[in-house]
Amino acid sequence: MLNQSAPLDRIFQALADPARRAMVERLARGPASVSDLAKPFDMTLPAVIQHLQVLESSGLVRTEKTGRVRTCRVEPKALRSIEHWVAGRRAQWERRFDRLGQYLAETDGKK
Amino acid sequence: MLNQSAPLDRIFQALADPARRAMVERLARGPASVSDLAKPFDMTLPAVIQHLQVLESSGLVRTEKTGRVRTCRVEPKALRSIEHWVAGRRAQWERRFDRLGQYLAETDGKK
DNA sequence: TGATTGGTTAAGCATTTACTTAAGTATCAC
DNA sequence: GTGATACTTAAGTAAATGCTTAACCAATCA
Repeated sequence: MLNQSAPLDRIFQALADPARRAMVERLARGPASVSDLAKPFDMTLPAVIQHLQVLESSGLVRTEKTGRVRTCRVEPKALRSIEHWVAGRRAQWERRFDRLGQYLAETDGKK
Repeated sequence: MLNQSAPLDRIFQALADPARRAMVERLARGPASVSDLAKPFDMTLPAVIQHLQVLESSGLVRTEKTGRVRTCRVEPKALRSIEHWVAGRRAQWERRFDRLGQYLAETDGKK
């Protein structure tokens, strides 16, 4: 299995910021232009664009420019990859409890 | 709905680092001591402890000291909270496609 | 008791992050 | 063309991150 860690780094990092999470939440409801996306924030446009670049380079958001307006939309693949990671940890954790239960049942039987 | 964002900040931030994710992966297989946890890393103990503090203050890991050894274990609640957030975004995104499909079906019917 | 083991604290440092302001560059509307 | 709109780039900065080394404490062990 290849080192899948760098992309996950970027995705988790991207979602660690509340402004960026809010942008993803907004985009999950449908595409938006940059200034559209910027409206709810008390932040200059360049700051918003920088957040957008983080989101884009993490793969969470895809953008496309037509004329002078850039349209942004979520890319669900990236979301799925972290969902997958988390589910994997939960599975490990649960498997452990199965083994533990089994072990306890066995030692109990031997008592 | 209260501002649930700060805890999520910490959890995503904690998982954004590959070393910390590796620690969570290790702990998902079962509890470990600090030096146990440190072994696979090319990093000094203080660095490991700092990562551990990030994990603990995010709620992803719980630790407990007995004698001179501190035992660390994952806290699945925190994992569940980000699973929940991601699932929520996916749901929004899917709902949008339902609406879109419905809209297209309607306008198609009117054509 | 005195060394060793397991962990902790403090301080310092190079990077990275999350902004800002100021100055662009392309459309588009007239 | 002129001006407004929609974004972009560059440069600077304060604070946060991810380390390090050095010194330290507190349980075990010989």
